[in-house]
Amino acid sequence: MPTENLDETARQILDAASRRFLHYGYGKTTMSEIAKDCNMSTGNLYRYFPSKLDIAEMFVHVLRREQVANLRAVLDRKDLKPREKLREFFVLKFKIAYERFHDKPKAYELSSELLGSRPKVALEWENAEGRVLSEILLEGDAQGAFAVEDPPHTAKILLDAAYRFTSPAVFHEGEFDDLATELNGVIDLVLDGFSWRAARRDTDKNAAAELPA
Amino acid sequence: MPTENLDETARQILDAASRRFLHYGYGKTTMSEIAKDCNMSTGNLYRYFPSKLDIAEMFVHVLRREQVANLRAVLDRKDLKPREKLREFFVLKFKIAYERFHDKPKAYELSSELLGSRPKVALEWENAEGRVLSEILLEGDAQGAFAVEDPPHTAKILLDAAYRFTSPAVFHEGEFDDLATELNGVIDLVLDGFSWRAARRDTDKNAAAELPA
DNA sequence: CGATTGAATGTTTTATATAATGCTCAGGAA
DNA sequence: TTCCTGAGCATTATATAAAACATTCAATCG
Repeated sequence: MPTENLDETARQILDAASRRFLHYGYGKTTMSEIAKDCNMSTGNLYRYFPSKLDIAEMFVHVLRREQVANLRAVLDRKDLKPREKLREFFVLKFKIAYERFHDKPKAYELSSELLGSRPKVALEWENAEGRVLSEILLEGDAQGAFAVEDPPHTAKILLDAAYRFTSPAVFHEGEFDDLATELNGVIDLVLDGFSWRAARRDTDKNAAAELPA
Repeated sequence: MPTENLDETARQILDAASRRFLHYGYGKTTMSEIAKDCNMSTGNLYRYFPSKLDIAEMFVHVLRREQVANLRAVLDRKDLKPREKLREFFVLKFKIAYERFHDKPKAYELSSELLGSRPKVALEWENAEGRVLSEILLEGDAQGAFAVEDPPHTAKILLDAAYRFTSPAVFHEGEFDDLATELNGVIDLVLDGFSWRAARRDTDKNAAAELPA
C-alpha cells in the first residue's frame, strides 16, 4: 500500500508532519519542528511542499484515500445483497465520521482548518464517495433491487438524506447507538422508496408488453 | 397576536433589545444601550430579565413561535393533500433556514450564540416542529396516504433526512434553486417509501381478511 | 549543478495592559 | 412596599507590545 508516488524525502516530511498533526494538531506544530524531526532545515521543506497547508492537504488526502478504499470494499463483499451494501455503506460512513469526531479530535480540527481554506478538497472527497455509491446503485439496479435512472444524481440525493449522520461538518452529540438507530430508520424509508420504484417500473414494463405499439 | 404574557416594561425592554440585536448583533449591543433606549437604568433591566442572554432567548423564542405558526398553517391548508403538505412543510422550513442565513446574518449569529450556551432551546424547537410534522403524518395516515405506525418517531426520521437543508446549524453555500431541487429529490424518494408502506399494509390487510384465524 | 542551509522578512499568535461591559446592591423615589 | 437608580465589582472584550512563526533567498555544500 504505497502512500503516494512521492519522493523519499517528501514521504519523510509527510510522516513527521502527520505524527505531529495527530498528536498536537495543525496549529501547534511548527515548520521548524517538522524540519528538526527530519534533521533538515526549514527552508528545505519548501523544496518538497509549497506550504504548510499543502502538507496538511496531502495528509488528509491520504486519510481520505483510506476511507474511500474502505467504502469501496463494501462494494466487493460477496455476502451482501445490494440493499445490504447500501445500508453498510452508510453505516460505515457514519462510523468513520463519528469516530473521527470523538476519537481523533486533532484530525477533526485539521479537516475543519483545511476545508475552510481549501473548499475544493471537500468537493473531491464527496465526488469520490459519490462514485462508490453510484456503483452500488448501478449494481442494485442491474439486479432489480433498485430502480435508478441516474445513479450519480440518486447518489447525491442519498448523501443528502444521510447528511446529518455522515457529514464531517456536523457536530455529533448523541450516543453512537441512538444515532445509528436513527440512520437505519432513514435507510429503511429510502429502501422502501426504491422498492416502490422497482415495483412500479415492473408494472410499467408489463403494461408496455401488453400494449405493444 | 400578543407577543407574550409579559409585563409592559418587559415588552419595552424586549422590543428595544430586539431592534439592536437585529441591527448590530448580540455582541455589539450593550445593556446600557438597551437601558438608554428604554429611558431606564441598567439595574432595572435585571428586574425583568435575569441576564442579557435571557433577553436573547426570549427574542429567539418569539421568532421561533412565528416560524412554528407558519409551519402549522400548512396543516390547515384545504387545497393541499397530505403528501403535498409534507412537501410544503419541508420546502417552507428550508426557505426559513435559507433566508435567515442569507438575509438576516445577525439573527443567525444570535441563534448560534444562544444555541451554544442554551442547548435546551434547540431541543424545544425541534420538538415543536416535530409535533406539527407528526400531525401531518397522522392526517395522511388516516387518509391512507402514508402508513405511519409511530408518527413522532417517523417525524424524527424525516427531519433527519432533510437535515442538510433545514438545519439552522448547516452552512448553506449553494444556490437556493439548486438546493431546493435536491430537497425535492429527497422528498420524492421518501414519499415513494410511504407509497410502498401504504401498499404493503393494504396487502397485509387483505391477506388477514382472506385468512381469518 | 542540484540539494541544502539558516539568517532575514513580513505576517500571525500570543502575552499583557487597558478599557468596556455585565451584573449586584445599598440606597432613594413614588 | 414597589419600583427604580447608578456607582462599584468582577468579568470580558479590545487595543497594544512582544514573541513566534511561515516563508524566502543569497550563500554553502557535496
